[in-house]
Amino acid sequence: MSSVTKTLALLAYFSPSRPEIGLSQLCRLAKRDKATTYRHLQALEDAGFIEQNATTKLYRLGPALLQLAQVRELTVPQKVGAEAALAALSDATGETAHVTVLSGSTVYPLASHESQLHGTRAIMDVQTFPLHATASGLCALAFGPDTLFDIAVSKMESYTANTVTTPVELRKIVARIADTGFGYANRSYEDEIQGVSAPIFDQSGQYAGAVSVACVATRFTPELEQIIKQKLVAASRDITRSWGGVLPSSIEASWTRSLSHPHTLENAS
Amino acid sequence: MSSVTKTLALLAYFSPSRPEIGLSQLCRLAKRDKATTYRHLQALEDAGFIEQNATTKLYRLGPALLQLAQVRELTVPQKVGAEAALAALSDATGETAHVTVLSGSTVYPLASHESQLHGTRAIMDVQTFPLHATASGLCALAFGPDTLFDIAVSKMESYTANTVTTPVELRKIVARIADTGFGYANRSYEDEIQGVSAPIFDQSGQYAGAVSVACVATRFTPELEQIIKQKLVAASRDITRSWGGVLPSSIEASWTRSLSHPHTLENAS
DNA sequence: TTTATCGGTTCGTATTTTGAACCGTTGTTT
DNA sequence: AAACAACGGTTCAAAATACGAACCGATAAA
Repeated sequence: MSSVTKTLALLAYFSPSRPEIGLSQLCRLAKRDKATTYRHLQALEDAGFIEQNATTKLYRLGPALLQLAQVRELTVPQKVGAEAALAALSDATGETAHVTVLSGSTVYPLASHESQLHGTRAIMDVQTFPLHATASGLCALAFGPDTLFDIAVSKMESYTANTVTTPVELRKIVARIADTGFGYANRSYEDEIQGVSAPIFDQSGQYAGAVSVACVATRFTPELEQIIKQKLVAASRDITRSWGGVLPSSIEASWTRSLSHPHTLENAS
Repeated sequence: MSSVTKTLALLAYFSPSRPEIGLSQLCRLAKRDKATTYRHLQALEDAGFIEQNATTKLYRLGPALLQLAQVRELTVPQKVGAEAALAALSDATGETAHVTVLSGSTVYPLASHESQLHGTRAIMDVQTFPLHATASGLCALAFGPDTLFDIAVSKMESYTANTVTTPVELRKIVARIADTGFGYANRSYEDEIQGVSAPIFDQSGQYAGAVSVACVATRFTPELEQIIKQKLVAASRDITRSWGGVLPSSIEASWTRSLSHPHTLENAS
C-alpha cells in the first residue's frame, strides 16, 4: 500500500457526524502511528484537502475539495442531471431515493433525496457502497464489468444476519438481478432496510451507476414494490438520457418481463 | 517534497478548460517521469479522486471529490453563506464578484458571480490566488497571519507589467491596505483587470477570507470605486455574520475613514 | 516498412517513509 | 503542589518504498 493511498484513506474518516478530528483520535481510528499520521495530515493540509482549527488543533476537510468537486461536476454533470428524477422518484414512492456511480471498482453515493423532508438531503454518511450487500452494488455486479465479481468476493464483509456470505449465493443473486433488471437488497446491509435499484448506463452502453429506493422493510408490500419498480424504470430512463447514455435493449426487455409477471423479492435471498 | 504532495499536485492540472488528460500529456505538463506519474494516477484512481475514460484512456476528476466536498460544505457552510451577498454585490456594481478563503497559506476561490449573465457562475479557472498580486491575496497579507508575508515574498512571480516585484514595494502596498481596509490590485495579476477586496473574519476574529469585485480597468472610475467599496463593506458584514464571525472594530474604523475621505487607487501601485 | 507516440510495465538503486521514543504543554487527579 | 495522563508535535536510525531508464505491445501516420 503506497503512502499516497494511506494518506488519502484518512479523508474517509471525516463525515457529517464526525466533521473534526484531532491527531490522536485519528491515529486510533485509522490504527496508525502518530508521527506518520501527522506527516500525512501535513501533506493533506499543504494541498488544501484539510485545514486545522487554529484554536482547537482539530482537523477538518479543506476548501480545495470544493474547487475540485466544482470542476468535476462542471465536466461530468451527473449530480445536476439526476436531481430532478431523484426528487420525482422519492415523491412518488414516499421513500428515500438515491443515485450511486461506479468508478473503478467502487460504488460512490452521488445524491439522495428524502420524501418526508421534501428537500435535497445531504449525502448519507455512507462513504462507499459494498458490492455484495447493497442494491446499488449488486446492480454493478450484474450489469457492470465481470471483473467486479472477484473483487466483491474478496471483500464480503457481513453487516447483518441477512448479508450474503458465500460466493455461490452471491452468484445466484447476481444472476437473478441480471435476469429481472432490478437490483435488490433485503436487509443485507442495514437492518430493517430494503433496497431496490435500477441500472444507469453511459454513452458507450457501459454501466455507469444505479438509482435506488431505500425502504423501511416493514412498509415494503408487494403493491409498493410494484410502484417502486415502475418509478425506478422511469428514473433510470430519465437519468440515463440526461447523462447522454443509452439503455441496452436487453434491460428494457427484462423490465417489461419482470413488471408483467410480478413476484415479490421475499422469495429470493 | 513528499510523494503525497507530488501526487495531489497532479489534480491541479484538471480544470474546466482541460477536463481530461492523458498519461503522456500529464507527464509533460507536470514535467514528471511517466512511470512515477502512472503510479500516482493509480493511487488517485484507487481513492476515487480521478477516473479513467475506458475508451479514450484519458483521466478526469472522480466522484469521491463530490462526496468530500459535500461533507466539507455541510460542516463549514461557507459557500451557501456567501452566495446571497455575492449576488447582491455583483448586481449592485455590475461587475464580477467573488469570495476567496484563506486556508493555511493559500488563497482558494470559493464562489463567484457575474452580473451580466445573472446566474451563479462556475468557479474561475484560477486554482489559487497569488498573495502578492491579487486583491484577495493582499487582503490576506494585510489582515491575516504575519507569517504569510515571508511566504508571499518567496513566491513573487510576475504576471503583468504591474505586478509588484520587490519585498519593499509589497510591504508598502500591504501597509496601505491595512490602513484603508480595502485590498486592491491594479492590473497586477491579469491585464486590464482591477480588483478591490474587503476582508472577512471568523468567530475568533481571525482573518477568514475576502470578498472582491473584479472590474475591467477601463470601466473603473472614481465614482464606481466609491460604489464598489460601499457594497463591499455591506457584503463583508453580511458574509462575516453568516459565517458566525465578528469584524474587528479597527476594520470598521478603517472603512469609515477611507469612505469619508475618498482617494482613488490610481495614486497607489 | 519504418517511425513516432500512446498507455503501461520491469527491476536494481537509493531516496523517502517509518515508528519507537521523546519533548513541552495542558488539564486533571491525588 | 506534586504526580499523572493525554495532547500535538519532533527526532533519527532502520527499513520499506518510490524512483526512472529502458522496455513492451498496440496503434496510427509517413
